[in-house]
Amino acid sequence: MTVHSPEARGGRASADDRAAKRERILDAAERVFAHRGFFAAKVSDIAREAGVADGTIYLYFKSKDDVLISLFESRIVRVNELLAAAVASAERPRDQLIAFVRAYLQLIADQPTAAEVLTIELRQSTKFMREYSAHRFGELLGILAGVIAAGQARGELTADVPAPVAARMIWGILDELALTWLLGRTDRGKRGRKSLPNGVVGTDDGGKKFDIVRAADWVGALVTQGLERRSNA
Amino acid sequence: MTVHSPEARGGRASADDRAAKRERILDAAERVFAHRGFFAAKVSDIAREAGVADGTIYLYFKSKDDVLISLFESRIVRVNELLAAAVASAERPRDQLIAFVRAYLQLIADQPTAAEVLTIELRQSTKFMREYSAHRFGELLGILAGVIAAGQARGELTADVPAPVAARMIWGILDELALTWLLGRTDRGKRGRKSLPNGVVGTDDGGKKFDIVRAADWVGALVTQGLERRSNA
Amino acid sequence: MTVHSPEARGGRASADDRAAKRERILDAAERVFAHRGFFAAKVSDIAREAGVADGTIYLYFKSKDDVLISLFESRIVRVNELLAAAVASAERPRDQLIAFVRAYLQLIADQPTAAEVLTIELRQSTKFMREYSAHRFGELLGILAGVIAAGQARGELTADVPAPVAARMIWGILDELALTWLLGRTDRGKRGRKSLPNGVVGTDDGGKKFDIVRAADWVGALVTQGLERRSNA
Amino acid sequence: MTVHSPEARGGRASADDRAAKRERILDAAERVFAHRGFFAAKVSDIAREAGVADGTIYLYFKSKDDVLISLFESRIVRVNELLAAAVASAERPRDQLIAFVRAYLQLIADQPTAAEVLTIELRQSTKFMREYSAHRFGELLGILAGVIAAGQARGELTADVPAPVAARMIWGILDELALTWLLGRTDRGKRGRKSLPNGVVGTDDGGKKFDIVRAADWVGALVTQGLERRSNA
DNA sequence: CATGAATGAGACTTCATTCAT
DNA sequence: CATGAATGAAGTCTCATTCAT
Repeated sequence: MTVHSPEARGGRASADDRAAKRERILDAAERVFAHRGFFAAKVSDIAREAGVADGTIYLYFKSKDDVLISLFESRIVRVNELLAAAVASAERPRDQLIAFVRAYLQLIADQPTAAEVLTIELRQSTKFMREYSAHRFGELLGILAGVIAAGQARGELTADVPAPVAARMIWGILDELALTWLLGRTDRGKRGRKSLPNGVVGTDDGGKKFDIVRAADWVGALVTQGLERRSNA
Repeated sequence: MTVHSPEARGGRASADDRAAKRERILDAAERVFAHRGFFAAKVSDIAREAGVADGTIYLYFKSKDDVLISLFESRIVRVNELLAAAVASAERPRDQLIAFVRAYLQLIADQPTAAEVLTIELRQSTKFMREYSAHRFGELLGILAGVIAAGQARGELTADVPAPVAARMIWGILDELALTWLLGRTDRGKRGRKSLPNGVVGTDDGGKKFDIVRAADWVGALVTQGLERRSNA
Repeated sequence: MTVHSPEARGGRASADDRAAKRERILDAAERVFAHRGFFAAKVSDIAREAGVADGTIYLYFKSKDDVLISLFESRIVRVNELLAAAVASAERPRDQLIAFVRAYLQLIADQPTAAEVLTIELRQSTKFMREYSAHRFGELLGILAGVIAAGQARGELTADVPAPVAARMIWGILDELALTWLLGRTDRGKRGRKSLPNGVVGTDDGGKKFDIVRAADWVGALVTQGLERRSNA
Repeated sequence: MTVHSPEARGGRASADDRAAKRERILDAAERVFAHRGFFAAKVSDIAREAGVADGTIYLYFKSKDDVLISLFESRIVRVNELLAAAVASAERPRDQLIAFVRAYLQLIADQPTAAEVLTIELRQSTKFMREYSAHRFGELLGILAGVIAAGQARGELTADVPAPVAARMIWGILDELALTWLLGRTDRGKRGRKSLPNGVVGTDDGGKKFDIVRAADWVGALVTQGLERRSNA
């Protein structure tokens, strides 16, 4: 029962201890959300997974919703950093675009649990969550739009499509592929669904088992060629 | 109290009456889901909106989830028909692709309430819903993949990208634009959210107020050019 | 389990049935509050005592607080009617005063359970409750003040004390006697208190076992003589 | 962080230090109870107000209830002393009675915060509290009863009413006036009540804004005249 | 002695679903 | 078929109290 963890140094837990435990709860929440889905996940599930008491969750987060949002913020920051780094690794907008796409899909493949929460579960917390995430996906979209705008300025990419909209389109592609791929994985946990209204088994069309990393090339080709400036245009 | 529905005519309600009442409930559900969100929508809300008793819902649907799914099926059929017709209206795959895109985005603009349910609310019903919808969006994706495959067979479109994946990508673009546009509309009903953990107001990046119909041209250009077969490739 | 009560006539319970069940819940609440105290009383206790499901309580009352308040209103109405009738039964203010006192203390003796809730438990629901009850005891105090004012107008009672304040004083006497007497009764239910901080057993001073009905004479004497107008004053 | 309490002087805290800290906690509790109400007051509120850690409270008191009871005992002692002194300041029972009344109401006016806790909040701690307080108000009632008994023995006051009961009645008057006056004050802290079931605003009848000190004369008159022995009786 | 992070029991309330009429 | 009152399981959050340092 009793765990002599670092923070048990008495009534004077350091800021580090506090941050560490907060992170432990977020990690636990990530696993639980990915495994059971946001709505099926009970606060006590998260607490058990994190090895703390139910009430402890509320010492670090205001509510169950706050856990979700904090998890999102924590993860999106990493994603943004990764993508910014990918973009910075290339010079020409065209290459940056490809680097962006590649980095994102690679991330999905590398961290499917985190990706699942980001791509699927987070969006279930009512529309508000969507609005909130719209806000926070903004940085990611901003990076993308910046690359495109630069390409347009250089005359490499067509200026027919507004950069923010083009960024949205690319993001839509990546998000959909991520979603499809994640849903197609077979090792996802059972949700303990009570009953499926019909005999639905969630079969998917042909795209189910594709290689998400290889798909980066397809996306890169579609996007760069699709946005390429036609000299004769 | 007052009864003015068909079944009050005395004898057995006809199959038509039954179908009509079912449709009435679905219409009510569409409005309630769009207005309050799926999780905030109570069965009794739908019943009131439809002008029937709570229990009556269960004479036509197995559960609240079933209402959502049935609503989805009802609407997606129309969408599929519309898109199939659009595709049929053109000859060449390239034009069919453009017709598809145009038809879908026009639909969003024309029927935002239905679109909102289809694009936003439906996806909140746990991951299961996503899996189910993945299944049912299949027909739509199949139409799209068919067009692309035909284009590839004709040598007009590149065969580098598998048709089903290309279809997914296009769908991702359309879905994201629809989502962005729908969330950017200001006349969506209040959800009576209790409290936003932070001061989040759901601000959005630049793409908020674009013209969804005009965006069809952008999508068409990106997609047709992006998938175009390069003779020198 | 299943009880074929009157209201089981289908989906069309009459207003009478509804009122009857509401009253049944209030009666149950009265017993539970008197027996366990307001804060120790659980909603499920009331439900069990009333023979309904927990959720049923919420079909008739907004909250546990609302049950308490509704109970108060229900009971105070009866009290006010009784006291108004008592006052109406006499002609002269002095006799009305005596009738009032007598009626109230007799009521305490006759309905100790209801009195206990009114005198003791109701006042535990936060200060708000006190403010609320201050409002509703108003009618009772108004009756009393009216009698006194009439006596002052006739020159029978001293005008030195404002009638409303005199009413308050008399009410204080009655309330204190009621409280003392009720607390002195030995057949009150156990509260299942976890632990008494000290070995306190609630011993009381001499007044414990007095006859509350007989006390009416004492109060009547004190009050009438105390408020009597001294001709030589 | 900063430590400036006596016990930080190094060596063992003296008994005085201990008593002083205990008193500091009681003072804090008095303010918190008066400001937020007993049930809304959290142990951590009291700790913060007192400038100690939550756990420290439990080094001085057995429980939250014990804090309340100790606060009561601490304050009632002062009240009893004051009243005893008032009584001692007069010779004749009649004058002692008046002195008692005057002293008590003056106390209410002088120390409304303490009075509020004594008159209002203390009584919210379940019926047990009432039983306990009944016990401890005993001394106060004993003083009063003693005065009355002396008056009866001298033949100045009527012997028709048992002295303990007469004491109760007088106490009821004083308590009710104190309560009314305290509730009528407008500067009492907000309780952050969630919602009032109805639009209740705690309006009060006419007696709200009376002068509590001046009321002493009214009480004195009512009581002395009311208990006066009628020679012709 | 003091600290304050952690604990965990417990209660209110909601709402999808049922079923007697 | 329709009704809608009743059901009751289930989950979030609070907060008094503890105890390792």
